[in-house]
Parts: sequence; C-alpha cells; structure tokens
Amino acid sequence: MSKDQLKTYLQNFVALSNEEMEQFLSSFEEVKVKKRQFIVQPNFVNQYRTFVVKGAFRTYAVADNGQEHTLQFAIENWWVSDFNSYIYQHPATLFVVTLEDSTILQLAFNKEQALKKANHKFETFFRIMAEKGLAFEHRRILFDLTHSAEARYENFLLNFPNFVQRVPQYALASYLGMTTEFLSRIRNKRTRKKS
Amino acid sequence: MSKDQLKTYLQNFVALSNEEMEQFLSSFEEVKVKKRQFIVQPNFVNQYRTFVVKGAFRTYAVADNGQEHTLQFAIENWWVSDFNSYIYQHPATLFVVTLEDSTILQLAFNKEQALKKANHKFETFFRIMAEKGLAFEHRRILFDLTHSAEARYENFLLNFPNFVQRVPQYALASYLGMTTEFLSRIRNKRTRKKS
DNA sequence: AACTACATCAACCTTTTTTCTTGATCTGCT
DNA sequence: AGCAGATCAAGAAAAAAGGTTGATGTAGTT
Repeated sequence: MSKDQLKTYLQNFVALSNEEMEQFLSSFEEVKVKKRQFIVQPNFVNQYRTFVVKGAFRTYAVADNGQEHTLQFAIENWWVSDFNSYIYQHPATLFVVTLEDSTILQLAFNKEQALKKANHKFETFFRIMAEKGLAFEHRRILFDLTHSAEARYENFLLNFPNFVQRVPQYALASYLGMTTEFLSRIRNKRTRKKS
Repeated sequence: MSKDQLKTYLQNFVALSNEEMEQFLSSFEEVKVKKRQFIVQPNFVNQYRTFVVKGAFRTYAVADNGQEHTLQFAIENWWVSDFNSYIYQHPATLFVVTLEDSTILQLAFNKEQALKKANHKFETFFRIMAEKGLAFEHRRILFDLTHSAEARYENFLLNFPNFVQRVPQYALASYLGMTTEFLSRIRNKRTRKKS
C-alpha cells in the first residue's frame, strides 16, 4: 500500500506508536494525477499538503511579462504545495503541475489542524519539516546569489542527480535562473569536455 | 470590445436600458485561456458562469474505470460550467477544458446573486437560460435513448455542423456515447458512400 | 444458427505540440 | 575589449495527441 511509503518516511522524523501512526496516515487520501495536470492553480486555495508517492511535480509562478519561474521540483518522498496559500488558506499565486503520471497522498488543511491538536508528536513533525525546509531555502538563496549560472547547474547536478533526467530542461533553466538556451549551451560544453 | 458580443447575445433574451446593460456587462471579467487549459477541475468549486466569446470548450467526467464522458461542448455564444458545482457552490466533479485558445467572459457567483437582487430583469434572463437549457437536455436524453450510434452522429452533424470540425473525434465519440473506433468507422462508411 | 450493433484490444500511422539546439546579435559590467 | 548571459529566429528532434484499421468478442435479434 502506498501509505507504507509515507510511514517509512515519517519514521525518520518521529517515533510513533502503531495507533499514532495509524491515526496520522488515515488523515491522508491517496490520489492519482496524470501528467500535465495542475493540482494547484492561482486564485484557488491550495487545500492540501501533498506527499509524492510516485511521480514528479513542478511549482512555478508566471510573472507579468509571461515568464515562468520555477520554485520547486518534487519527486518521490518530497512534499509540494503553494506553501503560502496552504498555511494561510489564501488564494494561490503559484501553479503546481505534474511532470509525469503521479500518485500522491493529500492531507487536507483542517485534518492537519486536528492532528496537531490531537497529539503533540504530530506538531513536532510539522515543525521539523518546516525548519528543514526553511534551512534548505536559506542555503539555496545564498548559493544562487553567489554563483554563476554554470556553477548553479553543477551544484544542482551534484545535489539532485536523480532529478535531472526527470525534469524538462526549460523547467530546470527557470529554476536555476537562466534561459533555456543558455542552459543548453552549458550542457553542451560540459558533455563535449567529458568525451 | 468583446463584451459587445455578450451584449448582442443578451438582446435576444431581455430588453435592457443602457444603464442596465452596462451594469450587467460590468459584472463580467474577460479572461484569455490557452488550449488544453482547465477552467474547472474536480474538487475545486466552479466559481464562475462563463460565456464563450471565442474558442471551444469541452465538459467531461471521468468514471472510476478511467473512461471519459463528455457532457457538453461550447463554442462562441455558448455558456460553460460544471453547473451543479456552480449553482450549489460545491466542489466540482467535472472537468472543463479548452479545445482551442479561447476568450471568455466570467461572472462570479456572488456578482450573479447581486445582479439578480438588483433587478428583476436580470433574474428573468437567468430563468430563461435555465429553462432553455433544461429543455435542450430533455430533448437530448430522449433522442439518445431512442437512436442508434449512427443516427446520433447524423443528428449531431445536422444540429451542430459547426462543432464537428472543431471538436476532436474522441471527444465527440464520448459525447455521443460510443467508442472512438466505432465513430471512426461510421465516418469512414459515410464518406465512402458519398463519393 | 446467423445477423446486427457495438465494444475491446493492439498495432500503426499522421499530425500537432513540445522540447531542445544552434547561430547571430545584443547588453551591461568590469 | 572581454565576459556572462539575454534575446530572437529557425530548425531539428522527440514526444504526445489524435485517428485508422483489423481481429476478435458479446449480447440481443431474427
């Protein structure tokens, strides 16, 4: 069952009894989503916190001039959402779209509230998640600010080698803050070097 | 301006003064939507009643076994929505997707309520819409129940000749209640006959 | 038992769309 | 002037969407 995966994941962060685990997991709903479908769209409230069981997602914003800016990718064992929309329950400004046929586990906002109220350990889990996420973003921002396009690409390759084959290049470029064309040239240069 | 089109349309149904017309039209927002984009998705409330200025839409449901059932097509001067979701403001069960790049005029639920409260004529308009829609669906159901696949196709051709070139065949098949393959054969047979 | 109306499955083809690449030209900095 | 990177345009390559066909199956009629 696909909730086993979330269970295994959780065990890395909190120690839960069988009943606690059961309670936690039963708050999630499994959903299958086909490639290129949106699970979050601007103007609609992001109703769920979602855990990726299988598949790949991209979170991005569209600027006024039409340019897309990718904020996050997510594959197996990652979480996705328009986080601002979710925690404040305000209309989303981001798109969250599948890059492949995917299976997810979704936790509704009010169920999350209930969990946190019910048991302190659940609260702990969400706190840890948030702190790790925040720390991650800090590292990312700092790195991006201080490195060239090529270095950012190299770094991505190093840290997320398993993402590279699964995300389209235009999306990766927009994540790394450069144009598709420029990324194409960087890759081309690298592979020529290697051979 | 694209609201002129809605204006012309309205004039077929109700006689409004300039101010009334202005009030009515100003409750709509113009939106552009690219091909293959969803304006309504299951689990999200259908927030707008939408009038098609330009383009084409398909409304469909996905059954548990994954089969798609097309409920409605809409092109210029038609309305689309998940009607159940809209009027009850409950989560949608249907998808509404563009078949072409489109321009629409959207009326938010609460604005519609305000209009109806403000002026009896607006109420009349919505009543007429609903009644015509209901009558149309009655005819459709009766016809479908009593005719063969080929007859249903012929009938569609006769009643909506301008839809045929614009909707994909798999969508039309699922609207007419047959498989893509079977529709393909029907068409093939017909065109052979003609030549 | 044969016939009709239609479904299912699989393979395949065609067309359209998406994604990626490349060359040329430009810009703002150092 | 030289570098990092953008923009624009044209193509090529890859993937997806849409459509066709043959084979085979089935339920209900005649």
